[in-house]
Amino acid sequence: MNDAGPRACPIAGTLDLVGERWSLLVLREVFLGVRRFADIRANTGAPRDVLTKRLRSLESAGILERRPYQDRPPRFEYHLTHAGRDLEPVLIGLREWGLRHLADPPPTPRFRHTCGADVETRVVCAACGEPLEGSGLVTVHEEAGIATG
Amino acid sequence: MNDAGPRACPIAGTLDLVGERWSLLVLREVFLGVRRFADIRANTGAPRDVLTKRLRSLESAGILERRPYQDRPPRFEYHLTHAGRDLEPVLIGLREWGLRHLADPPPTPRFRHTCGADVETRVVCAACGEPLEGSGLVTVHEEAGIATG
DNA sequence: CCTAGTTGGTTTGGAATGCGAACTCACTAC
DNA sequence: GTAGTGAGTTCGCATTCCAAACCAACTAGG
Repeated sequence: MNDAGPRACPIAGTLDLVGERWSLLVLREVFLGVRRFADIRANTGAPRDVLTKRLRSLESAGILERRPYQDRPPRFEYHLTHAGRDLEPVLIGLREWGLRHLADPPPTPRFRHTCGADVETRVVCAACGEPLEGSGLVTVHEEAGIATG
Repeated sequence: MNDAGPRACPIAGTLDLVGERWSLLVLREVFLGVRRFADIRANTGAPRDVLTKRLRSLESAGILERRPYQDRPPRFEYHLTHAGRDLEPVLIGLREWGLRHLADPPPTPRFRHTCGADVETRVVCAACGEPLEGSGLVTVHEEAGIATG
């Protein structure tokens, strides 16, 4: 049994929206305050047509908002929506992993606390707030779980 | 000036290793305890040859470890390395975003605390541990920063 | 007016990658 | 002997990627 095909899961759903190449780099730039097409392109290295497509798909996913900043010719800036801002933990998590495990992690860009210190992600219990450091995590499969036990 | 090309950054470096399609879904499965080729394939939907490539590249990135579990024919299981386990906050972050923002978030799989409650990611100040809820975050560009201010 | 530059694209055509289906190889079960 | 499993590899086509060229609508300089 359990031929239900690929596992339906919020991770997969999120990756459908932001998992394509360039998408998270585009979001990194917007997080850093870079809002215009040419600058995003320069800082990510994405080809023009691909960048256009990614910006449109992030916009239609409700992650970016496209705001005009001049009329003739029409020009736009890209801003994070509330949903977009909620992707911050993912970017911080990727950054933190890179700093910890890449051979020669480049130091920029830094996301920092207003007190000047670095930031990091912690996985915590939503109820008691207790941090989970490697242990304490259990994976639970409520329905249609793992194909082979 | 500042024609330094794409921004060097640990986020980009990490995405070079795990940012391709299927990679994070493969890791999700291994996190959930699914270790064999056929099961990972069934639960992710990745094509065979692509899955082979992704498993090899995750192995050579030091994120997965390939352990033989029988000799003839040679068969393998995929396990997380320490570095692989450190990607947990990224997966939890993606899952959490999906649960919060997808139209119809599927409920599986759940990562849970041993106390039974759900888990979530929090972005905190590395020094004082204070959580950053949307505010309190500053982006700092130490060298070769943003192309246009 | 003419030319060059800027911004944000679209178009074009070849290269790379992705994909499902078929096939292989080494077994195991019946 | 036949069927099935597990982990691939090979094949041929389809999609996507990408760099370069082009375009549209302006602005600045002369």
